[in-house]
Amino acid sequence: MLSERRLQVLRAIVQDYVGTEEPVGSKALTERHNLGVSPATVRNDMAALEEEGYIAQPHTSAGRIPTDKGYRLFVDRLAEIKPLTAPERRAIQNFLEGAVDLDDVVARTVRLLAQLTRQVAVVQYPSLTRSTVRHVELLSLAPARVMLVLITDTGRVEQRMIDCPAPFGETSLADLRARLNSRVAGRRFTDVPQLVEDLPESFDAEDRGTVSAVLSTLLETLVEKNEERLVIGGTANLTRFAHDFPLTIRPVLEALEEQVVLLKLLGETKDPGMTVRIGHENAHEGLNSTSIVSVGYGSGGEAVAKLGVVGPTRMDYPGTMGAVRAVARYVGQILAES
Amino acid sequence: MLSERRLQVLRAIVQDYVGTEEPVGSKALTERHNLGVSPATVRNDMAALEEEGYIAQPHTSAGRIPTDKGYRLFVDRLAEIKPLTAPERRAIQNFLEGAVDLDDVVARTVRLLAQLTRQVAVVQYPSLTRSTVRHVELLSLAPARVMLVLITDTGRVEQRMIDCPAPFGETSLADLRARLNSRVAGRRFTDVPQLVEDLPESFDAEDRGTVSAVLSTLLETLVEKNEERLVIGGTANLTRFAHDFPLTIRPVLEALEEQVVLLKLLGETKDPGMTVRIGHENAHEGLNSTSIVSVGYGSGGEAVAKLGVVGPTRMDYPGTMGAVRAVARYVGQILAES
DNA sequence: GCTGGCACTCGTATGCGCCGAGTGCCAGGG
DNA sequence: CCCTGGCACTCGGCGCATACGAGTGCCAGC
Repeated sequence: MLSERRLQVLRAIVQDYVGTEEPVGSKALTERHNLGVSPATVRNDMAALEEEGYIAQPHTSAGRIPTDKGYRLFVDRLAEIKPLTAPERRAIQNFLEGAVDLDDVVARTVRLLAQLTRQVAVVQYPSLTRSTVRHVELLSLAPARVMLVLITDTGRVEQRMIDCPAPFGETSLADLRARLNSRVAGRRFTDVPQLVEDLPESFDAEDRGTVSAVLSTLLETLVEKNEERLVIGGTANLTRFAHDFPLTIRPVLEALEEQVVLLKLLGETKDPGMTVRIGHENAHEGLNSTSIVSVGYGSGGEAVAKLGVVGPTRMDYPGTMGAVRAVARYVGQILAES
Repeated sequence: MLSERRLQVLRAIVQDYVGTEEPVGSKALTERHNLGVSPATVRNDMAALEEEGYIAQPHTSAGRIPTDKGYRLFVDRLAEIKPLTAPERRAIQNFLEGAVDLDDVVARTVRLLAQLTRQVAVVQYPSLTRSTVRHVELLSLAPARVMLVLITDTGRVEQRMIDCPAPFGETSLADLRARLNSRVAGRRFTDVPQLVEDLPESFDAEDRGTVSAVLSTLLETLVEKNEERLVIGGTANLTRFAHDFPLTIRPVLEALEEQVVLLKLLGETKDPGMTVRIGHENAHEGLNSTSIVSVGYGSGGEAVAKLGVVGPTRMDYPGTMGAVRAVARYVGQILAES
């Protein structure tokens, strides 16, 4: 167990290192924070902290930098999420309120997050599974061609083309549309499969094939497009860490393009609360020197997707967490209103 | 006027420099290309080329590198677009054929282009103005709330929410839907405004407000969403030019995020054929050390949008142009089929 | 348990000299 | 007239050796 002062030393090290991006020594520490003890004492504490694996020296005769474990302790026990200032809050609200549709909300959110945190922002589109159906529309584009349009309560729209096994009349289509909507409108996506299970049986034999085709496409859409889209912004901020270039930046850019990777990471925690993954806690290798701060957001009380930022492990955790949390709240409000 | 051999020297310089990324000297040139003359002669030619502004030396006693003007001449008169190999073509086709919808086509195209050229790929979504309307759908979500869904011949879908000034009945909605579609289905977007101009007049006074609201939203969508979306991929390839880091990469990333900038650049030339913008020919400052190779693509014979790559001015122009052209063709085919 | 002092480490910055690729110029030859 | 080989010159990059200084660990004393 670490003494209170040692924790304070760790906190000071993290804060200074994040600020200066340079290994911090005992003398500088005592000067910048009034710990009430001499450098020599701090040195002893540092030796202990290093022993425990919370900090490390890049090389002998250099200052210390926090390890992933050190950041972890800092985030868990030493840091308080920094609330945004009132002007910042107002700015967020104003900026988001100008959005005209879901795409716009997401696009604005990404820009906002990237600017606020000066890091790479990631916003997941409201996921389908956790949303509800607002409406299902069927359009006949050709005798044996139907377009399926799915509209969710978050305003998201998905469409698919369906080639019918047999020509399908307008009246049958209207019939199917009506019955489909009466069953699934307002229901959760996860419930849809069992709600439509027996639908084909109530149709004439000749139409049954098409009805099945439509239904299976609908179910496919629910599964495939599930949590699929992700928008990323602020990649230019990666260049702020010009030191370790380009060894660091390259794998990060690659990981960001592999949206699957990010989606998996975001989806890992079901907890809609704030999650911080530090360095090697990220399964993906390219992100081993980055931290990801994410949080769920949603239109109601419930989280429908996540958003967050990706930055170097040496990030300003309190500030970043504050910004992420605030943005998530406001986005939730905006979605609830629309 | 430059002699034939001097042009060959320029071509050789461009080729070598692109390959080695290092200034090329007279001796190396004569060794790698059999120009049939001695280094001394080449030196004279180089002096002349430098005089004319086609090449430059980074510093005295170094080899020459092409200037923007040199690349321009190379692209215009010295380079032949390199066709892809048969296996490459097959790979493209296979890869694109797996796409399930428009989003997927675009996403795959970006990845493909980025991989083929090992540069940053940019694909513009099929633009609205040049496409035709496949269908307009109106959904009543609440008594005074209508959703407008617009489907284009390229499979693109746009939706908008409309708050009606007065409640709007299902029958009126069906009526409007039918009349709207009979007028605009299959027509070009640019023609839509005049086609619907007199539509409100044929409705009852009580509905006229809503009809106008719907129409103005439709027209808004045509204008606002016009050529708006852009997908970018392969940014990790920027790190291949690790030399001039990060001074070069940062403004480029910033420019790429400012989609408006790119859209403007892509839209500059109305010519649907291949366009190459080299270095300072790009109006945007951040892209002054990059070249953009773009070409129009479309479902029919007509171009509906552009795609291309952004790379360093020292890029393999013949190969890049070949890849861009080939991808555009195959995407066009895929779009025509769907 | 804290403190001041002290010797030691080691990475970085600085200065210097060498090397070699590349150049420009010139006189001679086809 | 153009090409060629020769030659002196330039200048950036690289290796090396040195100096500097921040930071450490340890120890004796309070």
